[in-house]
Amino acid sequence: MAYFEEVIVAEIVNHKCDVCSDRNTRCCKGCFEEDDKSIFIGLTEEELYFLTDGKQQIKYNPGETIVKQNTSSTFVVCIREGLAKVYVEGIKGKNSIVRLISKHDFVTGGGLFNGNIQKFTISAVTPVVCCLIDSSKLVKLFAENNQFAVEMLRFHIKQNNYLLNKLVNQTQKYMPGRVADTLLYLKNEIFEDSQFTIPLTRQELAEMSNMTKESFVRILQEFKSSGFIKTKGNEFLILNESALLSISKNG
Amino acid sequence: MAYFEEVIVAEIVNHKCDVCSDRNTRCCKGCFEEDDKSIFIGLTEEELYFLTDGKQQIKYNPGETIVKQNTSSTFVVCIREGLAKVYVEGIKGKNSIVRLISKHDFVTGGGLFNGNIQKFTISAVTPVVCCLIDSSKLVKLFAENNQFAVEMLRFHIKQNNYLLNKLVNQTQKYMPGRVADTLLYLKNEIFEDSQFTIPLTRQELAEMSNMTKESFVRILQEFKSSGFIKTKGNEFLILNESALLSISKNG
DNA sequence: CGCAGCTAAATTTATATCAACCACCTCTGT
DNA sequence: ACAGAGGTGGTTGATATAAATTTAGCTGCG
Repeated sequence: MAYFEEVIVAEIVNHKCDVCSDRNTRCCKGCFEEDDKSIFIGLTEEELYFLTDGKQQIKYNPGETIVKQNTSSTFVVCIREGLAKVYVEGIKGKNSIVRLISKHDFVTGGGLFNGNIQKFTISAVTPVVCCLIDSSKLVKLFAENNQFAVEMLRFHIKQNNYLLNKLVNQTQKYMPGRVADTLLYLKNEIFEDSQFTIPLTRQELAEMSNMTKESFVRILQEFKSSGFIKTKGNEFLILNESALLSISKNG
Repeated sequence: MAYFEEVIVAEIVNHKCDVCSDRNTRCCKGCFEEDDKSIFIGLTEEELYFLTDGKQQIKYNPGETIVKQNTSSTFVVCIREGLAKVYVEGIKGKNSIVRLISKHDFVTGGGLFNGNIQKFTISAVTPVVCCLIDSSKLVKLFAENNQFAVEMLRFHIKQNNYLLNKLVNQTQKYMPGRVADTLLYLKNEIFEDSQFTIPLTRQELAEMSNMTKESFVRILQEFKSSGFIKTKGNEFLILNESALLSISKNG
């Protein structure tokens, strides 16, 4: 975990974007509009402008820390390019990766309206370009746009459900079930393809599944010899999703 | 777990309260005002009236189900009297108790603004009187009262942090750490006293700590012989909180 | 008395740890 | 260019430890 100690050398891509002066050419438009699931979908033109005006768009290299647990910040993070991991730095150096985030994903911290202390660390897995929006802007929008407030709440309730579900999965399932969960998560939520190349080490995959890397590898091996998956280095191919689903459900 | 199958025989205490016609004598005033931490603190007189007008105040007997996981409901629950448990019915009949709720506690479900399907079960541990508020009223208030929207969001973010923390504690700690957590939770969050009598069985305490009741009992025994606690039936006395804290932190 | 919940010990299973080994890079010096 | 050194991450097996399960006996209470 040497990279946690690395100095952050963030390159500010556009502190204030002057390439794009109106909404249509606004460089970070994609962050907010392309995705139906976006929280920002209900915002008017002016509100969106208010939100994106002067926001920082930053580039991070693999391994760099975007948000550091237990530090104070008032930013909300919105990923524009690349893959990052959201994880909790737990007991005795153990990490638990909570989720992976990529294009259009949005992370509001544990500190939002709540003391501004981050409850998790976010770090770049691949090169990441992301937007940092000051949370005070969100509060202003609440006053103006009721729909936006509801969307924000909906988003957090979904996240609550996700965590609740993860809590049960991680505590009640045996290791094969948890490995199956991780594989299905990667296939269905992150890559949306049975074949994918993961820019994560086995150690990190194990941290997603809450086990040691040795245990993870062993179970992966069992899945391979059962013909459920194929792997070659970081290339994964899911051959029998229903088998994995059944292992996941069974526990 | 026989009580999960029990028929709900809910007695409607006051469907519409006519004992109290103004705010000061309003029977359920206590639900919303006495506690500084209340989400409803920012509401005006009229808004509070709007919220509490016509709400159902229901009485449940021990073991009865207030909200059932995977069913649809549009209610938000506010406890007025008694103790209830919020738990997830997991894999192979295993339950995980997520939190206990008592007077003034507020539970918004996984279904709020999100399909209305409950993600957990709430059942009465002691006799419970609680208020069921229709969630559509909350949306209306969002439009009128910006502060309320922020409070709702803050509440959910806190809950997120709680779950995140619980996820790490439950997956990274050994059993003694988890038992210590449960005892400290009961002392500090629920009873606010080193001495308390728990209306929960060892089975349920184990479900709070994500282990079998046998394991829970054994560790309780170890804590007793180490002089950290005393127990007699359901009476608990915490003698050495700092020892428990150290066990909790150490893992 | 009989039941439900609690306790205790035994056995079995799940999981982590430790240690060795391998495969593949990357660097470096010639 | 290329051989060798050293590093990193991946895999495997042996062993130790943690925890669940099983079983049985206990206790207090209606």
